[in-house]
This record gives sequence, C-alpha cells and structure tokens, in this order.
Amino acid sequence: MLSFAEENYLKAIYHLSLSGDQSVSTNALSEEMKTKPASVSDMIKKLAEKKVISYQKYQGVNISEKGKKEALKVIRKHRLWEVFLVEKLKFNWDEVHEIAEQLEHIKSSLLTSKLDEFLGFPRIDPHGDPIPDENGNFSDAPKYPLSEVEIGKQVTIVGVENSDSEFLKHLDKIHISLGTKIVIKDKNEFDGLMQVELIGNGQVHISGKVADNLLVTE
Amino acid sequence: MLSFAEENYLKAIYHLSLSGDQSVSTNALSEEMKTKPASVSDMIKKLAEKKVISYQKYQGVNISEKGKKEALKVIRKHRLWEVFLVEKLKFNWDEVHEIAEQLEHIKSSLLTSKLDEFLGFPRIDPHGDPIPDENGNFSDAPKYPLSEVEIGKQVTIVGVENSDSEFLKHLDKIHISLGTKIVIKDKNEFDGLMQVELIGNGQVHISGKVADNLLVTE
DNA sequence: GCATATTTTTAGGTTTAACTAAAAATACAT
DNA sequence: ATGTATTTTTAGTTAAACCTAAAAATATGC
Repeated sequence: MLSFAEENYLKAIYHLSLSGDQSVSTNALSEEMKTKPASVSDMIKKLAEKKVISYQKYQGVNISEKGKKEALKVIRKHRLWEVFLVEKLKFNWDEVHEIAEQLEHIKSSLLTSKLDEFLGFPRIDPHGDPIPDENGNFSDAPKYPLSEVEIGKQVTIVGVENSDSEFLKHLDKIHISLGTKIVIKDKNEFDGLMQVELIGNGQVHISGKVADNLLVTE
Repeated sequence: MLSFAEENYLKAIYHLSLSGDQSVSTNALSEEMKTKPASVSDMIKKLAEKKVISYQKYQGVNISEKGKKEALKVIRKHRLWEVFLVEKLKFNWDEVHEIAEQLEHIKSSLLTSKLDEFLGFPRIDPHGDPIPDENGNFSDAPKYPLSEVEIGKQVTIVGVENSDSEFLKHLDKIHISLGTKIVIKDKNEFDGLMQVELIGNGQVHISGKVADNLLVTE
C-alpha cells in the first residue's frame, strides 16, 4: 500500500517517463514535485524497496510494471473524478484539477468502478486525456501540438498539454474548447503567433506559447 | 487549517461531548480514537493551541465554538458523501461509512456546496442522521432507542445509533430500514428481547442489543 | 484520612516526509 | 585530460502522529 506522497511521486515519475525518453533524473523529479533533490533521493529509496521503480545511484529511476499499474490506478481515479466534477457538479474545466488531486487518493476499488459506471464509462476527461480502464489500458488517439500544424490545414482541438487554471480560462475567453474545429489562417515563423478561424465563430490570435499547449488531431 | 488527524480527533470530541454531559476525558478519547492515552495528551495540546478546544491538565477537554464549527463542517461533508454513495452510486447503507471517512477530509467549500445542490439539499443521511447546513445548523427530530418503547405502541424507525456494517447487514436481513413502521407486540423484561410487527410484512424478533441501537419516533 | 488504584501526563523513541549543508559522483569544456 | 560545474547522495535536523515506560495527579475504598 502506497502513501499519498508515494502515489504523487509515482505519478510524477510516470508522466516524466512518457515525455522524456529513458530514466527520470532526481532533479527533474524534484522540480516536478516542488521538493528538494535531497528529498527525492530519500523517496526513491522507499519506492525502490516497494518495487514500483528500479534505480541505480546517480543514474535516475525507471518505473516498473508494478509501478506503472499503481500510477495508472491513481490517474484513472483523478480523471474519473474530473469528469464527475464537470459533468455532474457543473464545475468549469479550469477548477477541477486541484480537487481531483485530493480525490485521486481515496482508496476503494469498488468506489472507482461504481463511479465509472455512474459516469457512463467515459473514455476521456475534461482536458481530453484518456481514462485508463481497471486494468490500466487506454487508447490514446494521436495528438499534435497546434504549433506544429501548417497554414491552411483544418484540425480539431482534442486536448491540452497542461491544466493550469490561468491557461484554461484564457482558452474559455477566446472560445476554444475540446471539439472546436479550426483552420490555420496565418502563422508567424518568428514567434509562432497564429491566426486561426473558429469554424462559424470568427477568428482569433493564438500565441506560440498557447499553441504549444493545445493538442489537435486532423 | 486542520490536518486529517486533527479533524478526526475534533469529530470524536464533538460526538463525545454530545453523549456525555460535561468535558471529555483523555481515556474516553483514546478509546474512541483507538490510540493510547499518551497520544491523546499530545494531540489535545495541539488542538488547544489552535483554539478549537479548551482544557485544564487532568480535567478533560471542552470543545470551543470554533471547534464545534470545524467539527460540523467535517460531519456535513461525511453525511453528504454518504448520501451521494447510496443515492447516486447505489452503495448499500452498510458500505459507505469507511469511504465517507476518507471523503470527509477533502478540502473545498465549493465542492461541498455543489455536492449539496447536486443531491437536492438532503436533510438526513442514509442512517437517519441530520446533515448540518453551511453554517453548522441542523434540525434533529427527537429520537428514542427502540428498547425504551412500551408494548402496544406503534413507532417508525428513523435512525441507527451506530453504523457498523455487521449491524446494518443484520437490519437488512430482518427487513428493517429507515421509515419502517413497527408495532411492539412483546418485550422481555429480563433481556430486552422484543417481538415486533413490521406493518404489512410479518413479525420479527429484535434482541435487546439491537433495540438499544435502533432509534424511533412516534 | 491514608493507602491503593486509576487516570493522565511527561519523557523519550519511531516513522514519514520534508529540509539544509556538505560530500561525492558525474558531466562538460577547453 | 584535467579542472570546473552540475547533479546526486549522505548526514543530520524538524514536525506530525503515533508508541512505551515511568512519573505525577486524581479518585476510591475501607
């Protein structure tokens, strides 16, 4: 059984394993967890004892199969609770992350499966991220950052790279949400600023920074 | 801001203040919390520093107005989540206590008020206990233990004195739930064993122990 | 009212998860 | 390839929440 802190570290290791290529460094983890590298060194010893990661001193950590399963359990709960908060309690998508950070640690597999059923077995959360099933399996449609799309193409917004409230509120302001279809009208090579048409809803400017964090599909 | 452990102690102090008359003893608290008296002595110092209780060495603790408010916030969340689990997720009433013990510590007053609204502002939980409003106010209809009711009287089951799974499962087995109307047919003075008629649903025997934990109203 | 029993507190120890400061290992740069 | 910079680990500290053992205060019985 993992503590809240252990679950949070494991989640961070899982996410960093996906983006980065091989093993996760102590520094990267300490930045992600907002703790000091020394604290990370302590924690990875405990996680290695529990067989959810493997590591060699000074060489970073690798998540184990067991660890991946545990991380996906927490991620599944996080995303299901986010769906609950938005769909049932009518929270806005920018308000749910912090609350789900707490709810994801509630321990009861019966609760998780009943919640899943109550929500109608959703496959994505309010930010477009896939929800793993009880075995940790999920299908993730390929997504690209909007910033990589060429002028003239039409794409659909299917996800966001981060769930910071400020970022999501900005998207609300420019009328972008999951499912929005857009056409790239112009793109500045220097700073990445884009002009896009929201189909049937006018045109907006999207900065390079925002475009990096918006995920699309064709 | 209170920790989970502090919230749990405060809840226990609140409950013991209601049943017992004056101040709550260290031993009573240690029994309720399943910790050692020495741990209780430690904790009450912290709670007194946070002004949620007052105490004099060797004289037990008294909950403060501030403490009562905090305790009622936790109790409100506990009971709202129990309603959610039973009404929405279709848990049986004997399965929800432990999960609600976890959910009651989730910190977000917006979550609590939205949950309250989603549930239709329920006034009692699945065990018949009243749900405090956002200000800690609640109305509690007078309830008596079934064991005190005389032969020949008709009463309605409106609550249970404890929420242990074993006890609640037993009630399911003998077809007793909140709202059940019964008539006392016989009552043994020696051991309290009762024979009662479930109106329109036959007769059952109820032991003195069970009758002590069943709350009724006329 | 005094001895004994019970209750409560204190003193000191453990574990978890953080920290700082310093040492050790690794990486980089010329 | 050797010295410097960066990264990581170790050592020692802190705070929370528990523990045991022993001391102190209170309660009880005759």
